[in-house]
Amino acid sequence: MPELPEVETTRRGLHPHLIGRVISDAKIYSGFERLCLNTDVKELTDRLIGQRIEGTDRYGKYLIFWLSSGDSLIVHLRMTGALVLRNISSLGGKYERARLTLESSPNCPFEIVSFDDVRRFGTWNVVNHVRDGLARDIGPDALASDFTADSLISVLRQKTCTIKSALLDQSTLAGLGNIYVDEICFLAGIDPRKRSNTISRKKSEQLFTAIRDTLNKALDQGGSSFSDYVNAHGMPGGALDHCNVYGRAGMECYRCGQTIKKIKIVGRGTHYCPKCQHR
DNA sequence: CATCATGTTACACG
DNA sequence: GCGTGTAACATGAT
Repeated sequence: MPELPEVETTRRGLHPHLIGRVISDAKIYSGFERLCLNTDVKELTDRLIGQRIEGTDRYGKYLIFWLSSGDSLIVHLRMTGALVLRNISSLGGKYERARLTLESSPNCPFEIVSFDDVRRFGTWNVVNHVRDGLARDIGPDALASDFTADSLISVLRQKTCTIKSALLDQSTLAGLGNIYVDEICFLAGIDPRKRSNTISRKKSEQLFTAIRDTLNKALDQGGSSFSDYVNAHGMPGGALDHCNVYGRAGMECYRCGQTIKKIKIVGRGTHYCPKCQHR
């Protein structure tokens, strides 16, 4: 479930505790080697151990850790992954798949970064160039300054698929997932089945504003608390308590009172208000 | 027991 | 090439 706000919330929680720390050990537990995208686990751990973490970053739903060697560790949480800070003495959770151990620091109570992942879809990758660790055709980050209303308009014009599908596609823009796409379409007043290339300039501008507003608001609330999501301190977020349509099928629209509907688009559960959102 | 679920990729088909 | 549907990945919740 982690979408851009959850990934960014994780990054912000980790950042102050990781900066300048040296990785003394890295482990991927037996049976979970698949999370490692490097050619083998030993190569990945060898490239992590002994490195200082110089910075953190995020691109779409990818977390990026800059290492003193010049390499970067790139983590994708996929459906149920979480990076959680722990004390050296605390026991790993039931779903811990990997961990980093950090050299102890007088100012920081955490020596462990656990990678917990119930469904085991998450990935780790150590690469020399960040681009090599991202999907090849990834679009601009949804909150970055190079993503503008104009760039959204031009990319939406080129697609004939539904707007729901276009916004979920990480090559259109990076960071949105199923929950926030439904919320964004509601805010912009657009039926999620509407064809991307039939959206007017004015509506696209509203869509752009809705994307920024939805993501920033979710960030203010510490990400959504759907399913297993927890931040770097193991705490859930609260953004789902404020959804207009997601998870509200059969309930009244807060704006107009109509019953929120749930349909399937490109195989994904899609929630919308038939009165507030137009084709 | 059957169905559904946040993300992503691969593949078949029209 | 494009869009869509489906399966797959692994697991828990209902």
